[in-house]
Amino acid sequence: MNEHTRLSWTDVRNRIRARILDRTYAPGDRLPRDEDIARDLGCARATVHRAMQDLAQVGLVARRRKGGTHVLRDPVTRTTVDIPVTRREVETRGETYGYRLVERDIGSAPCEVLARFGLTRPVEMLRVRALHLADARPFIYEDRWVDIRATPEILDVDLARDSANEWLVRNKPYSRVEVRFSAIDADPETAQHLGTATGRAVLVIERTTWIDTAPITSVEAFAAPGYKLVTRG
Amino acid sequence: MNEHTRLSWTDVRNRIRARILDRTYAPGDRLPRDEDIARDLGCARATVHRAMQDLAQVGLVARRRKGGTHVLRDPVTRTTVDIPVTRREVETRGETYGYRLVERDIGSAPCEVLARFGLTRPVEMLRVRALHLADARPFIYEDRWVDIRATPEILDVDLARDSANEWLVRNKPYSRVEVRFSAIDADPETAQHLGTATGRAVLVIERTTWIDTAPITSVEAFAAPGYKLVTRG
DNA sequence: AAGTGGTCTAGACCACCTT
DNA sequence: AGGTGGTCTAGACCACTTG
Repeated sequence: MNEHTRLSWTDVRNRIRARILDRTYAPGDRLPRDEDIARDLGCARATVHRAMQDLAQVGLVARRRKGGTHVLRDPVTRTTVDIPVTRREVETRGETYGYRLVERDIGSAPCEVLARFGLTRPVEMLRVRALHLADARPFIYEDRWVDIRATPEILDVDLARDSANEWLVRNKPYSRVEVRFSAIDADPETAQHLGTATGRAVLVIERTTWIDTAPITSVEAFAAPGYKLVTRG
Repeated sequence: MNEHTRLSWTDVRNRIRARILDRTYAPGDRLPRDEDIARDLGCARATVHRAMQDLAQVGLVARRRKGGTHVLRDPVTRTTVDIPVTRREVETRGETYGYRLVERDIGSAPCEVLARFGLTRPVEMLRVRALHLADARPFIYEDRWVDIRATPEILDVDLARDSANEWLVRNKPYSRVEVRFSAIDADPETAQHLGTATGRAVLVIERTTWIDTAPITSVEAFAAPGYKLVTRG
């Protein structure tokens, strides 16, 4: 290697990763201190820090103050998922987006929904069920609860025209989100909306969001059979 | 605010995020240059950079050189998923892990598998089907293909004792992974292994990994009914 | 108590991309 | 061609956590 070329943090990351892959640093091992690695490679400590940040993010190493940096014994497969606004997802596929409000009413959220928010006392919420279409075919059916205390404005939105999905995403950025993936056998109602048979496998994407600790909304999105969710490269 | 307290990058991030939430910076808007924000807040540009890095990571803003920083018009729900080694996942639940090899053989990978790897020519691979148990009940059934060219050592592993899942994770860290989630109706074989009925909804987690561009392995993990995958907080 | 990673600053230069 | 974010450096101090 050329002594005179400056190392970028990706160079440093690649070198360290290579040493992990070839077992120079084996699972469970403690890596040298950032400062020592920096001296060895001839770069600034901050550069090593940036590289390590990436390796930690990816789940290859864990870092603790005073404890040092360790190669994880049981690496996890860590990946990032982007869930776009449904309209955008449909349009990206080159299909025509459609939307239909199924039902809108206000009522006390069932305890299963309260549990998602971490609430213990009953709360009145807006419930919206709606169908998203791709080329006039059912694409995603959503069952959503909105906490009116934090988002009273949504009561004035014409949800027959604009989907709550879109309105919320545009008007209520969250600061925390929790997502769950599961598969269920379609109940008769869901099956009907999705234009499929009762009992068919449906992918469920459950999303709950907060601003700080204030609940905003919780949705179950039921995807039509054949739907796949792909992670970002 | 106290002029004398130093701002941390999380402080800066929170302030900028607050301005996005309250529409000071509305969707589509261009934010001031990092340098200007830094001057306004009285901190170093690097601190603003660190804050922006976080906001971009979360999918609230997009940054381009010369283009500046923009509030995204269609924010995406971006989240991180950790998929642990199955044994660990079971143990974390406080249950007893069990493992059973179902079948192991070598053959030409079907084009569906080749497609996942981005391969066009047929390749001989090791195919391993195995069952992971939690408290002696079926937990995850996996159907895996391993590219022997990059991982010939696996041919010497006693897969009746040690799961390929575990061996690979420990011995073949990858540098790239792609994950897909979907739901299928259990075919008779899968249903049998999972101890459920044919046609029941099953969550499928498909993972394909590479070292650089060399294919390592591709698995379909079929989760027993009731399984949920949760994102990291 | 002390070691290690985390952060902040100030300044410089670079690379990318829009105009 | 020039503006903006991205990165690197060197040094200092801080905060967490372990021995």
